[in-house]
Amino acid sequence: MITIQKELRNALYEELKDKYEINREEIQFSIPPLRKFGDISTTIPFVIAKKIGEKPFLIGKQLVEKLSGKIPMISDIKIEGGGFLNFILDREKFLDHILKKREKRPEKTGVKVIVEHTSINPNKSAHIGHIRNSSLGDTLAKALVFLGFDVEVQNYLDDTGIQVADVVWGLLEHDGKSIDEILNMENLPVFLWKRYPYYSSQIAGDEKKSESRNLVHKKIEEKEDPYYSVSSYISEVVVKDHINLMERLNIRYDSLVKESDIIELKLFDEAAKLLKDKNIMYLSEDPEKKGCWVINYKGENIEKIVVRSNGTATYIAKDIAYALWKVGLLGKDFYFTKFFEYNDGKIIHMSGFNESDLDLNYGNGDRVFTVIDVRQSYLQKIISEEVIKPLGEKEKEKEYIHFSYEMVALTPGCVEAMGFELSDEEKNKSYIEVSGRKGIAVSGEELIDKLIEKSRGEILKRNPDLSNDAIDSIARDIAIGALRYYMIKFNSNSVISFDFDDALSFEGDTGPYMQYTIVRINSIFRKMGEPVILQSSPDISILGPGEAELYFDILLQISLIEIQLDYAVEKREISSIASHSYQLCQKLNQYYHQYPVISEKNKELKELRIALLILFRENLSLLFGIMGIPVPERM
RNA sequence: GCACCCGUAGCUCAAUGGAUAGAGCAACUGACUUCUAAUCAGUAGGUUGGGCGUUCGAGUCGCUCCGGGUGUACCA
Repeated sequence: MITIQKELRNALYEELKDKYEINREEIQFSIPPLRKFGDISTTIPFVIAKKIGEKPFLIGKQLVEKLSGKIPMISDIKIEGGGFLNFILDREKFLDHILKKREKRPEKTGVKVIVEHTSINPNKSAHIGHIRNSSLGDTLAKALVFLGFDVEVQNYLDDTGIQVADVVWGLLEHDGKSIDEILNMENLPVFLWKRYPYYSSQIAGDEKKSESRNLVHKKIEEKEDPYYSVSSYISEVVVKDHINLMERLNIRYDSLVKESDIIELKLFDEAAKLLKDKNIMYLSEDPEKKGCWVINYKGENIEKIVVRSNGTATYIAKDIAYALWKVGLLGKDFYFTKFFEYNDGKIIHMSGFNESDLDLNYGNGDRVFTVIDVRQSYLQKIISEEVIKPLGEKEKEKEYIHFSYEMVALTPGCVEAMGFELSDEEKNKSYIEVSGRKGIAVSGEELIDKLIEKSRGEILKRNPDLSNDAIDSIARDIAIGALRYYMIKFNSNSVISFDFDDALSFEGDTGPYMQYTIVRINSIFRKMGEPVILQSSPDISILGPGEAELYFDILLQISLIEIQLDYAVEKREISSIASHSYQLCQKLNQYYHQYPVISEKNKELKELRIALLILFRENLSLLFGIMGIPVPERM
C-alpha cells in the first residue's frame, strides 16, 4: 500500500505536538487543484492559526523553515494562498518507496465489527432497493476487512412478520393450495413476487379476509400446522433465493438470525431485565399510556411504548433484544446450525433455539453497523441513544451505528413503462416510491437479466468470434460490475430515482468503464508477456514533463486509497470509494492514450510505464474487490 | 405540529470548511492501417432555490423563507 500521507502526517505531528494542542487527525492532506501549487498540500496552518489567533501565513512560514529538508521524499515546501502548506515530492525517492512498500497492508486491529445488511422480508424475491442495501453493506464490510477489522456479516430474517402471514394466507386460504402443491411449486419466490401484490390488495380491501389473515398469523406464531410448516418452508426457500441472488453479486453472509428465535428464546425478557434495572424502561405515568412500559426518547421527548398495557411486546422490543445481542450486552445467546454451503465450502450458519445445536461465537461486536434505510432512523436512534449508549457505558468500545441510506425510487416514466397507470399528479412527481406490496418494483433478477442481455449485445458487436461460454461469462461480469457500481455511486442520503436507461448505460461514469480500463491493461500484458516490476530506483528524468505530471498524479491518487477507505467507513459515505476509483480510471485512460507501452523503443521508459500499469492494476483490483466488481477476461 | 433528509449545468450526479464549483449523459467539433473507440481530445452549458449571518475563506456551518421527500400508532 502506498501511503505517503501517513509519513507526512507523522513528520508534521512530531514537529507540532509539543508546541500546539493538536491531534493527529486534524492534519489533513489533499491534492492541490493546480499542479503548480505542489504535489500534496495541507491546511494545518489555518487550523493552528485559528487556535492561537495568529496569522496563518506566519505559522506556515515557521513550519516551512522547521520542516525543510527533514521529511524524506519531500524536496521542497512552499507556503501559498495565505496559508496552504504545499509539498513538492522528490519523485525518485517517492517511486522507490512505492516499489518497496507496495505489498504492505494495514495491520489487524483486533476489533470485532458486525455488519448487518440485506435483511429482506422472507416472503418474495428481492427488488432493487434491497440490492442497494446489500451492495452498500457488502462494500462497507469488505472495506472494514481491508482496514484490518475482524468482520462478521449478518442477515436478519423477519420470519414472523405479517408479510409472511400474507403469503401463507394467500396460498392456503385464498388459493386453497395443498401442502404438496406448495412443496412442488417451481420457483416459489418469483411466483410470490408476482402474486403478493394481489394477495395484499385482497386483504386490504376486505375486512373478513383481513381477519382471516390475522388468524393465520396467530397460528404461525403458535406453531400450528399446516400454517407453521408452510411459513417455515416459504422462509427457507425465499432466503435461499436471496442468498443465491446475492452470491451472483459477490455478496456473502456469515450468519443468519431469525426473529422467531428471539421470540422462542425469550431474549426480550432478558433485555427487559437490563432495561428495568437501569430504569431505562419504566411504567409510564401518562394516563393515556397507563400500564405500558416505555422508553423515553429524549431527542423528541416522547415515551415510546415497548410493552403494551396488555403485557405483549411491540415490534421495537425484538429490535432492542437483537441490538443488545449484537453488541454483546445481552448475556444470552442463540444456538446455531449449518444452513447453507457455498460452492467453495464456505458455510452460513443460522440461528436456532435448541440446546443441542452448535454454540458458535457469533455476535458480541465491538462495533455494530446496521444497514437499514433512512425510514428506520427513528427506531434506530432510540436503540442507539436510549438503549445501547447508557447500557454500553462501561465498555467504552461498544458502538452501535445505524448505517442509513435513502431509498431507491422509480421515475414516473419507468413505472409507466412497466405497465402501471399513473395519475396526472403522479406523472409530475420526480419519483415514485418502490412498493413490493403494490407490485411497483423492479425485481433484482429482472434487472440483472436485462443487464446481461444488453452487455451480450455489446460484446458480440466487438468480439463476433468468441465462444458462447466466453460471452456468457463476460456478459455476467459486466452486468454485475454495472449494477454494483450503480448501487454505490450515489451519496447515501440521496434518493436514487431509478431509470432503466441510466442503469443500463455502459459509458462514462459506470462500472463497465472502469472494467474496460483494467481489461486494456491486461490486454497489453497478454500481448507482451506478463511483466516484471522494477526493483530498484529508476531514472525518472527520461519522462517528459507532461508524462511525469500525469504519471505522478496517478501514483498520488493511488496513495490516497487507504485514507479514502478510512474516510468512507468513518463518514459512512461508501460512494466516495466509487468516485475515487472512477477518477483513477479517468486518469489512467488519459495516460493510456498518450503514452504507448509495447511500441516504446526506449527500454527504461518502457519499464517505467510498465511499472505504473502494474501498480495501477494492483490497486484498482483491490478497490474492485472491495466494491465486488469482477474483472472480465476481455470486453 | 415536531424531527430528519434533499434542492448545484437541459438531465443524472460529484465536490472531506480551502485555492479558478467538477464529471457523466444529451448537443456540437475532432481522433480508429495505432497497446481494444465500452476510449480519448475539444466547444458550449452555473446568481450552487431566495435572503441574512459566522469565518482569513461558505455549495458545505448557523438563522430564516420557498419548494420537494420521509418519519412520527398500545400495526409489524
